[in-house]
Amino acid sequence: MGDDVREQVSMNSTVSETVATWTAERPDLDFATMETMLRIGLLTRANSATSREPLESLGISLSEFDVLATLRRHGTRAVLSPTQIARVAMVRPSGLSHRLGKLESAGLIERVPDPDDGRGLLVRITAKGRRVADRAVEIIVEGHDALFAGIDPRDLAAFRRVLETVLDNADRAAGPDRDSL
Amino acid sequence: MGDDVREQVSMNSTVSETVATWTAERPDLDFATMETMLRIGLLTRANSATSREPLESLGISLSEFDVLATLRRHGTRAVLSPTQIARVAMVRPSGLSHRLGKLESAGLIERVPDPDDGRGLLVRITAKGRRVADRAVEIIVEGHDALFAGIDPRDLAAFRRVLETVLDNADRAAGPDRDSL
DNA sequence: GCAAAGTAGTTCGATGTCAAACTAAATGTC
DNA sequence: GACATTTAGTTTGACATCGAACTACTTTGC
Repeated sequence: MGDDVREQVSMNSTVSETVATWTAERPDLDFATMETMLRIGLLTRANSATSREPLESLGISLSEFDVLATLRRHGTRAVLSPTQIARVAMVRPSGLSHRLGKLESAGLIERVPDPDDGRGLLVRITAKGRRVADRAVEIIVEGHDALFAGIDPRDLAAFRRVLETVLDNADRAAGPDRDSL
Repeated sequence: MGDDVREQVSMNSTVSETVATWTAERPDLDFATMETMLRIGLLTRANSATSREPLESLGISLSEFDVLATLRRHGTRAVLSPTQIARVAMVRPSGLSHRLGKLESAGLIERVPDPDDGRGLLVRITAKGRRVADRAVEIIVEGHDALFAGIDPRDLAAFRRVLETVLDNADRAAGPDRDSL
């Protein structure tokens, strides 16, 4: 996905304008929540955009970082199966194969056969991959903290409460159903 | 096998586990903000997921709705250029052409030459497109409201304050560099 | 006027994702 | 033990998006 931050300034006011014009045309509906959701979408976009460039200078994309980070987080000697990685990284197995291929040819991971299961593989991060992941996570954390600089702690606590509730609502809506990604 | 396995681990707990493992491996970093950003990403995903299916039963995708909605919001007789639409829908012109093509062959919009500018086009929503957009926006608003059900109004106000500040921060980080208009 | 530069929109090539088909191996049933 | 079913992972095909190249037209500058 392309997350280009160059149009951010206009994007923010675009949300206000979107809600204003909707309200004018459909006064029977309440667009307050839409406005909030649109802004959340912008935030997700902005977040991707702020990390994308520094990560690319490390030679990885954001989605490759997801995979590399999953491995890095599980310790030096950890090996994970592609299936485990796919679940945590919230990507389909078919999408994961591609990412693993790129990370492997970049020398950041290795795929070795699982000695206990002839169909399976074990994915291990290399020393180089570990260095990249360690630098990358610093960049990511830095970017997050920059976004949330200057927030009132009380508001931030409320923000997190709302987020919990909303995600609970989402789980309940999609819960008994399929895995709706 | 009456046990219908729902071993689908909630994505929300995946976030908690991600932060926990990161903290164990990199105690020098603070992952509280990452946790919040990861949850925001989940919310964006969940929001898309809740609207996708009902919209597809109307015959449009979410991104096609963005375009159709932009036209619908601007009134019955409004005509917009692809460039204007692209800016509001936050998509590149190249991506827009494809969406317009699909919407046009579905009979939801029309493209006519701009009488005042030989290079330009004017895009107009059809009566059918208008009906689809009106139904679609109800679905969207419904989905948003379901997600935000049961939120404390005071927390919600704080949530929106945080969102404003964070988007301001993102704009500032993106700098004066923008190509809008 | 007219050439140069800019703008509107599409097409093309590359990338990344998902769903479905496929290969291979493990497990369950008889 | 043999065969059907399930599971692991990859490959393939469809699709959406972007950036860059392209066509057509307009505007600018002289």
